[in-house]
Amino acid sequence: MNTLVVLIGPTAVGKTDTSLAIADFLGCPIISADSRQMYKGMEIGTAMPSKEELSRHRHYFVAQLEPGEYYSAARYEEEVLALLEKEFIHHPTMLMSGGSMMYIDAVCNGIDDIPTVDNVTRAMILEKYEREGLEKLADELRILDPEYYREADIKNPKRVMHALEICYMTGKRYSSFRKQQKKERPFRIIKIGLQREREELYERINKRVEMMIGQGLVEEVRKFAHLKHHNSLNTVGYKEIFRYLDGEWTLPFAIEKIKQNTRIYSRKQMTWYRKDEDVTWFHPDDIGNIIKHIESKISNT
RNA sequence: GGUGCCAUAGCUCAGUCGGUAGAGCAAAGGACUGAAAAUCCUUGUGUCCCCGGUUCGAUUCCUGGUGGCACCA
Repeated sequence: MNTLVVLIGPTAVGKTDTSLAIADFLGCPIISADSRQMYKGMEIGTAMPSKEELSRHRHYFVAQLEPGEYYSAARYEEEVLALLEKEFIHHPTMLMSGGSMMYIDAVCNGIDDIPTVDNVTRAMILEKYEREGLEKLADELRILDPEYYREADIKNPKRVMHALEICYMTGKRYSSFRKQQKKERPFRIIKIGLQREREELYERINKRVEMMIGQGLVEEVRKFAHLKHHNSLNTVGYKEIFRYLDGEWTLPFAIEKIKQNTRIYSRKQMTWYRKDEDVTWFHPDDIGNIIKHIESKISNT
């Protein structure tokens, strides 16, 4: 049976090193699951693997998209599944590594078939939101899709807007698309989680941010100034430097905010992973046992 | 040395006309189905600086002390 090894863990925990070691052992390419490393030109701020690291094994989904290009978890699911089908012919065990929880979830459990919202509808609902406010939109959602309204996060503009977008665009209730059923995959999934003591992780985060600044993060961000309203640039490390470049924050303050927001991000990742009972947890230094664990799972067909 | 002001949550500060206290930030927990490094929700017990006094009762008023700030010498 083919196997997908999924390596997860909070930002800065040490996924890149571990993924290379596992790929060395398996002799397979690496599928990156990082929604920001997919974009070109964001090497420093996203802590993308170095050229040397990238050349050790083939990496998919790294530096592929033009800055600001649209992408989604659903598209990721589709593309990864197609890729796996091809790769499994030569590599019966593949490796996926990354920190974008939703992308990983889409590949492991699937995502419902909901139409992609066109630009016209998106702009229309956004304009409506800005003009009428969230409460009006929520009221409207209650009428158009009472079922979803009941369970929806009504205070979250993105959720309310998206549900309305689908209602408007398709003429059907948003909830009619939401099956929320786990999809079966034709391959085995082994989830490996990397974990460190919180203090240790925070220290690594702080150090890594200082390193990014030393590597020229400010210059990297400056190149994207004209794209800063795109979601892909609404990213920790970039949004704070934009405020520095706009004269709103001093550089030292922006750097502190990057550290802080990265810490918050790492906690959100851990919150997401905590409820996933399929994950086996290791310290990144424990690479020997990680390999052993994978080995025993693979041989145990 | 003298005078004045201040001392309350990790930080910045409110407040209690005497009945043991609350905001912002920080921090922590949670949600998550086509923008997810996004977006959203929840959570505030702390010797109210210390000793004593007045009082049924003091974080609040009073004496003294300690620390900080300002001004005067």
